[in-house]
Amino acid sequence: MKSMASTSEKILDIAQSLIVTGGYNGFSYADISAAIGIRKASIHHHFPTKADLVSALVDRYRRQAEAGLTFLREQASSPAEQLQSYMNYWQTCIRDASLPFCVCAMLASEMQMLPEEVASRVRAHFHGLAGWLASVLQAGVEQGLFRLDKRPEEEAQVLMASLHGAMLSARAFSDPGLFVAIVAPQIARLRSPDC
Amino acid sequence: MKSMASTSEKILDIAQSLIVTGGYNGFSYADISAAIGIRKASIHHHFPTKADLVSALVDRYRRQAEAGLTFLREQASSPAEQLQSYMNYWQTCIRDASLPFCVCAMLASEMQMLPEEVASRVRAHFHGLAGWLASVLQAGVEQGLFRLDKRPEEEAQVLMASLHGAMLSARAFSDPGLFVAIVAPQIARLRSPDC
DNA sequence: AATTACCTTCCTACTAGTAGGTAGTCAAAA
DNA sequence: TTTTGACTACCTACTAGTAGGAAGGTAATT
Repeated sequence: MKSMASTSEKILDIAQSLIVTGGYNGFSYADISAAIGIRKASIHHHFPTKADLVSALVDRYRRQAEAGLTFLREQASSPAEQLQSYMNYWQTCIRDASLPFCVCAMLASEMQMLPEEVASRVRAHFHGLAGWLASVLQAGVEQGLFRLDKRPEEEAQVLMASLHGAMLSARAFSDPGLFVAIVAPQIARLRSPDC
Repeated sequence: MKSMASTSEKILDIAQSLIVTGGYNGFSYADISAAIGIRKASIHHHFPTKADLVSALVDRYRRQAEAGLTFLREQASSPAEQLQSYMNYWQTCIRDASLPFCVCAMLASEMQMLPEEVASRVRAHFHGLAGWLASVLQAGVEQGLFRLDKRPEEEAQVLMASLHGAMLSARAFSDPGLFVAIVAPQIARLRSPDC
């Protein structure tokens, strides 16, 4: 009985996949309406305005991301494997096209014209991800596994930018393999030479 | 008399800045119309369809980019300085907000829903930029200035992804300085240790 | 047990405004 | 005189959003 998703969840599912392919202005209530067989007005019942809908969408995405990252921290044995697993997660999403781009990266590219309530949530996701990466790098340094040229926070920014840039290139060239080809060397170069 | 830009150039100027902030679906003929004081129908005279307009826009952008990159190759003395100058160019664009994002990077994020005539041009820009970067890296290796872990083409992809990711982060955090903070270390690490 | 009231979800039908695009006109320039 | 570049006026389709109501479930009141 777990597969029975509520209507509002279905709305968010569709909206998310539409945003990932076309951004904030790339979808409409009518698109969602057609996709799940419900009238436009019914979607407005669940999410009065588009800003409400996308805000709820980003909130859910952030909760899922945070849960996933926490799981990785607890599950994967070493910081190096945590980064590897995170990369593998995205590799799978891109390969099977289930989520071929980060929702917040997509929205960030349109940052200047997003409703403020959405923009602030997108910023929060960037902060959260950068923080997680920095803490993983920090742990790796403490365990003598990583050798960083800069402070963990700065290296985390470099790594996050590589991740997003790699998603963009994979999309531009329609080549899912390009994502790993770009990200893997960036993770590899962090490894301390003596291990 | 050189400052007297033609109407079609003015249309492309406005459209470019609108695309850079909001993407393909983030602007309309009415927006351009209002910005340059001309009727919508007059814009259709110059560019019959939106796909025509954006195609012409990307063509012009690609010509300018190619000219700029060729100039850098001829002007800057060493491959290292060529990369540095390219980064500085974008730093200036981002700082003064004249072009705070690459037109083609913006469009690439919406790749899947672009008209094919636009999509192919965006892909061509990615190929061209990756090729230029690869040739600069290749030259650097031949002159003993760079020490690469991988083939120049692969390193070029890594570098290009960092550039685009850095633009995105700078935008997400509204922090122009973040662009250089991310890209500079990526260029620095290419340098051969013995020089 | 039946009534009352409320809540949720979805519906039809509508609005004002915007989207990209077209037809036909007209003045000035080539 | 033909071409260019602008115009007015219009079209159809779609945009986000609203009004009001029907159907069903829940829960307390009578």
